[in-house]
Amino acid sequence: MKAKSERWFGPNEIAKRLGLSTKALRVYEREGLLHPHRTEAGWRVYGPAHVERLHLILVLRDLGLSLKGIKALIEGRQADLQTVLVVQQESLEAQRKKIDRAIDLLVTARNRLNNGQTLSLDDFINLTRDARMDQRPSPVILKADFETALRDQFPNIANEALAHINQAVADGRMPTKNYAGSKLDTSNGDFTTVFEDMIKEASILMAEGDETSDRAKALARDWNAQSIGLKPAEKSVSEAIQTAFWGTVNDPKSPKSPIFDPEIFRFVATVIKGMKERGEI
DNA sequence: ATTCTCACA
DNA sequence: TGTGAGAA
Repeated sequence: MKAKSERWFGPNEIAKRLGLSTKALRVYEREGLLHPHRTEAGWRVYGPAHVERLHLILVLRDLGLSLKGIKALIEGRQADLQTVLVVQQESLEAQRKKIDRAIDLLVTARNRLNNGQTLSLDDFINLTRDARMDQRPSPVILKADFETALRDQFPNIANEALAHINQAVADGRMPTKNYAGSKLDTSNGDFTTVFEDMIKEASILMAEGDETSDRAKALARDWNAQSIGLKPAEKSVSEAIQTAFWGTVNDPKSPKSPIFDPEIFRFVATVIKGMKERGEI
């Protein structure tokens, strides 16, 4: 016995009523979220149960769930639901970080303008750079940029320079520790993280201002070992590597590059100089 | 006015 | 995660 409200709709009508496209309807069906009835001719028909299901799908979709996640929910697969929710939460938190950073940027920019200060393109670049300071660039990308810079600026000796670097890495002549004490794996060529960590450590120590602390000395030793270990025989090759690498690391136009204060060079040089004078290195 | 598939964002 | 085209 069917209720009198038992109404059936074609794809177009149901789509209109729910503010969907028939295309979307079929995507949901393809993904296993919905199984409309078929007429003998093979045309889809949607009944009350389907409308209800559609409402559920829409709500869940507005919550930001993926179709997969919705499916897991509908099928009551709790284990999958867990991971779905975790993934969704992580995604939302990542979005929030991005937005927070953007807002900070805008607030400081507007403050400057309100104080009658101008805001040049350079200022803006500096702002975004500061906002990105704590972002971790991918060593792989950084390495790719470095190689590109090397080939661009020193096409005739790029291959030789890269061979030197690879050899140094293969020989274990690169620093293999970061300053949180954990091991870094440079065997795959991702030695750039070591430099990033050294730069970061240097900036911390520079702020502390103690050029004779144990931490400063440890850093100086690794910094020194790095330059010695990497140093090719040829001066021109050595200079090419230096120029290309630091140019890459310090390129303000590249959003993925960490920026460091050139003062860091001076600080580390001072530490090394002091250690040499005291015969500690 | 519906079906399906394919390429594309 | 959808969309638009084109054929049936």
